[in-house]
Amino acid sequence: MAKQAFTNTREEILGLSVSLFAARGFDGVSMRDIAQGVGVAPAGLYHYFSDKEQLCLDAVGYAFKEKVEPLTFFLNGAGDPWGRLEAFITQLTRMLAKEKDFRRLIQWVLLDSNEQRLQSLADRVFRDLFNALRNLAGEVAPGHDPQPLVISMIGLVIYPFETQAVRRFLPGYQLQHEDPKAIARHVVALLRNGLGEANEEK
Amino acid sequence: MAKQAFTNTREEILGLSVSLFAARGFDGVSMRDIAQGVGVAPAGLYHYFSDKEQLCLDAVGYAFKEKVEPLTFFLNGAGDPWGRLEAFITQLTRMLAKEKDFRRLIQWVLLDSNEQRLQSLADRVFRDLFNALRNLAGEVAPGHDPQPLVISMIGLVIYPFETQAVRRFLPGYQLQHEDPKAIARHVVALLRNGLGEANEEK
DNA sequence: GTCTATAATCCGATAGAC
DNA sequence: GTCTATCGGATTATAGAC
Repeated sequence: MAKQAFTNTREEILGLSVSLFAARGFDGVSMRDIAQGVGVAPAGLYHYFSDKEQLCLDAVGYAFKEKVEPLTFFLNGAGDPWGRLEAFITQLTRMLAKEKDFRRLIQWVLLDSNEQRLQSLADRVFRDLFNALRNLAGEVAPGHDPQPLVISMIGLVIYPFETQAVRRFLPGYQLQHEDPKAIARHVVALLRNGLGEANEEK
Repeated sequence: MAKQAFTNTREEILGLSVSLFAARGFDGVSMRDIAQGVGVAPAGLYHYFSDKEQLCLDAVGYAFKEKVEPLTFFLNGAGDPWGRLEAFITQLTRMLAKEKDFRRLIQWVLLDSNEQRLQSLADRVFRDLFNALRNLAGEVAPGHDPQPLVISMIGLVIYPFETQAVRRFLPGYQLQHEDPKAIARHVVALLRNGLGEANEEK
């Protein structure tokens, strides 16, 4: 979102591509759009990237490395498992609230990819974070199957952001529903106790 | 997915449009694709729909009315709230597992719509179901803010389906993770008790 | 590295016959 | 209602000069 100072043309192209692909998807962005945004001729892009597909993949990898890698720190600690999980969820909601482009880019790429691209993303982009979270899930809830649990955790965190744009138009909406800290608190409380006791009311 | 017998050309166009837009999104499908699929000339589509945008909106409304309206029955009953919620979640997972096109179409339209289209969808397509679920959430958990709770419920149910294609390539994957009954059981158990006790192991 | 120019294709939509 | 024919424009990507 914010304007950045890029060290070179290639990274400037990648940074703008992240914003544009996040906003309008692969087919919604033309090489002309990207070229105009960085102030080069369309043909200039092909000096750095073999084609549009490669530019898109590189943009996703660039964004993921920049935004997600710092979060693995919170997962791999050694302290109390619930404390690490809570810290991770708090940091993840904070990042997703701040990096709207990143969240939309991942959403786009998960929806608009064939099997081959999904396999490549799973192996080269998602795997490490997923494994770290799966190990932590195993510590927090030893009796549960870890894969569905990880999906539930990520879904609980991401879905409020995915639905943000349409929730505004649905009944009962309040501005505080966008607050990342409130979202994190809600998710952690739900994971800890379910709805049994209304223990997060205030 | 399955071949259907349509009563007229208009519904045949809508049915095929649902499949195509679900598979490749708005920009990924051309009017030529749709026309060829139903066996008419491209110009013929404009007899039934003013433009591509209207065809897409009508296809979403058509799919939602067909697939979701039957589910409101389970929400509006009068019996035990938890029982109604469990029945609704079970039916919703069953529908989402069966109607893959429908799930992808909603995902596409939520991601690839401007504010105006989202407002129109919220008012004319999502509102009734959302309200019914919100009322039930209020009964089940009187102490909680109902909007975030509804989002958590839907997210818990939908996210396993949204991530189905990529989960196959991630560690710990098992075929039973696709079983709608298992997903429903997992979600209900999580909502009831959180992860406190490993009470869904078997 | 970056440009101009352009090839080759595809797109949404319309006009008008039948 | 459905067709043929086509307009005007956008698209990815390449060729070749500088």
